[in-house]
Amino acid sequence: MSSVESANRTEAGAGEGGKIRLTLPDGTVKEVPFGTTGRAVAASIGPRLAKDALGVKLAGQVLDLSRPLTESGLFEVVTPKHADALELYRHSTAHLCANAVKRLFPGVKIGIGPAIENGFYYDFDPGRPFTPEDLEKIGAEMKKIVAEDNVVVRKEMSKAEAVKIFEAQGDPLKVEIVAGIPEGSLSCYEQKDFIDLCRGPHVPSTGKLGVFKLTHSAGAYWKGDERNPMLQRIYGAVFLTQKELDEHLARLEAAKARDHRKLGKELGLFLFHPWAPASPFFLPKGATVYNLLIAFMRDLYVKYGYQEIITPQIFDEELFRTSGHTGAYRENMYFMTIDEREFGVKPMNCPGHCLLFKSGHYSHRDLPVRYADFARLHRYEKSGVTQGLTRVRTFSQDDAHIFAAPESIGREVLDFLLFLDEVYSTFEFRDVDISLGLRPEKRVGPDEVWDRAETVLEAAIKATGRPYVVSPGDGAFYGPKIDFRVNDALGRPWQLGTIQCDFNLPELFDLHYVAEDGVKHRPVILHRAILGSLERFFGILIEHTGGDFPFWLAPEQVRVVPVSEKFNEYGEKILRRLIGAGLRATIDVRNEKLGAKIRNGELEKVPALLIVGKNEQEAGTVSLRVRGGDEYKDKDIERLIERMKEAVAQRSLRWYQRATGSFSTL
RNA sequence: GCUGGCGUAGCUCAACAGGUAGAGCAGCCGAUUUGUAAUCGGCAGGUUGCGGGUUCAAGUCCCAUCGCCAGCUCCA
Repeated sequence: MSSVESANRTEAGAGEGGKIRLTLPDGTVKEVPFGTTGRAVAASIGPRLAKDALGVKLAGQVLDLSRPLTESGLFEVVTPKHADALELYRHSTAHLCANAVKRLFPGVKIGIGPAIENGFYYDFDPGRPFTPEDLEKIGAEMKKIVAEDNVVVRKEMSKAEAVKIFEAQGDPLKVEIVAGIPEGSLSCYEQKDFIDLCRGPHVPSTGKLGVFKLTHSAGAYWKGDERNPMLQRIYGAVFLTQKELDEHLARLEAAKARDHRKLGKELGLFLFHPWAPASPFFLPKGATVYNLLIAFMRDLYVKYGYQEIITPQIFDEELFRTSGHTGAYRENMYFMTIDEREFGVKPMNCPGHCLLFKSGHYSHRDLPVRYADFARLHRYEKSGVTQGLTRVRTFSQDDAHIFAAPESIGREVLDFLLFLDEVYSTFEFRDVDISLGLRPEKRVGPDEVWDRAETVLEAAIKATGRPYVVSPGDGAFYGPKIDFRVNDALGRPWQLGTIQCDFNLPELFDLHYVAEDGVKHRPVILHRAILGSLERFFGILIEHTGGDFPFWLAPEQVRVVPVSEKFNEYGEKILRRLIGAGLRATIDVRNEKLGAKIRNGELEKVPALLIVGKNEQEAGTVSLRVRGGDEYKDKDIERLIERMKEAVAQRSLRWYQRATGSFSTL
């Protein structure tokens, strides 16, 4: 407890034997004796409330019902409807889980079990992994403990007492945690045959719990460090009502349908082969989207003053020694020996760009120089971390390096943020988490340089007024950065955009420009990407659109569907007109019934189907079926083409009066 | 990399406790000429990821290896 905090408490608490003042949500003030329990206060307000109570919240802090109240402040009873109830349920359910595991597997040691989004996890050292059958048994035992309705008791104790308890029950992991906690602030929670070290708070009895499902178990290193032994983590989902739990499980199920790996296969966008692990092949349709993303960025490069360059793939190791990569990044690189010379495949573009910059002479008037490069990069990633398109071993980025005078970094970062905004809004990426990554342990460059870089970045991001979080240790090895993260369908965050400040590379490559004073100065490099890895961006885009790409990106934009072979010729005529207008169009001349052709077009997520039969041929029109089922009769083909071209030119997400993509924030 | 799970036809899946691999869709051929999410019939398709082993017999059991999936960790 800080000294300020304890001072406040002394003032507000009025001391032993005095009174404290509780301000209820309706504004009334209740005076109760110091040390009255939350349960007693709830009971004095109403028996129903006391019955529903899970805990109380006093002065912003959630407390057990049994805790004596020792300060004045805003007082609320935490009932199931209260915003903090879920957290309480989740954490208490974690204890419930450990209780059940201890009963069923007496030798199992317990680790930690916090509440997390949607539920909880609990780490155990079981000696062997849990099987799905184990999880079922554990779940059943948990239900039994709920039925027993055991009272949950908070026990404050000394470290010595706690160590004694956990040594006695054979829990060395708990003993280890106790050792790290300062004396005087230690508490345990006991429910009948189970006691666990915990700060609390918890629900008053196990009978309050019950809406949960153990979802899966997986290995997890003790304290998240791979040098530590691996424990078994059980994950559980916990909600207020069975309905919400069911909905959550259904949502997870639905999210699987938008998994980019599944859709990529179904829609024929990309594939993988065991001989090129974690390295995607893009099929024609996937390559179309990929190239359109690049074309999009190229357009904006003109607007934002970037120049595209093309640089080598493989360099003498000398380059990576100079850049520091052989030291800090070696384990992620591919090397080869040719002609008794060591070469490395580039994992990043920056070293090559430095060589290019160094080859010229620059005055302050030439800066900033913004070099963009879509070159393919290769990074060795450990086998367990690769995943679909979101984490691969070869990819290209909308990468660029800005060589700028130190005083113009702020301006450049702000321009970048505008650029990024324009791109993300095109895709309607709304839930973007921004984080400022500060110096990691493993890094190059002196601390004074890091100080400067971190200050400049934070100032720029503050100037935009956007919310952001600071992540110490999350910076690149060569400098601090601002990362932009977007979630995939299953809610896992992925970094897309980034801007990284680098004062080190210009030193290492001895880069300079001539300033107004006629003297050589050191430029600063800003590494930046907006889409980030195009592979990853593609994957995220698939998941956000569910495979329904916006019209301008759809690999096949229009499909002509003749009602029968009799109208193939008319269909071909329409097709030629569409292709002539620059649209990606095909025709379905298979010997199939109309219904089957429509079904196919829908399954392949073609945004526009143009049905042509007797009526259309006679009128010289087409019948438009917009993806999703809307049907519009007798469209004038020229007007339709105009509309489509406009949607492409404006890169609009909706091209025909209605949403074609369902953007989920799950 | 670590822990666990999985790997059968192009795709989705089946095959009792080991008994010698089967279906739908897709593909090919034929018939049908179709009006807004699946026309009918036929044919073809697999050294069960790869390599060992146990067994009279292995998709099934064991070992090893590759790949994929979940998580840990790491990162764009």
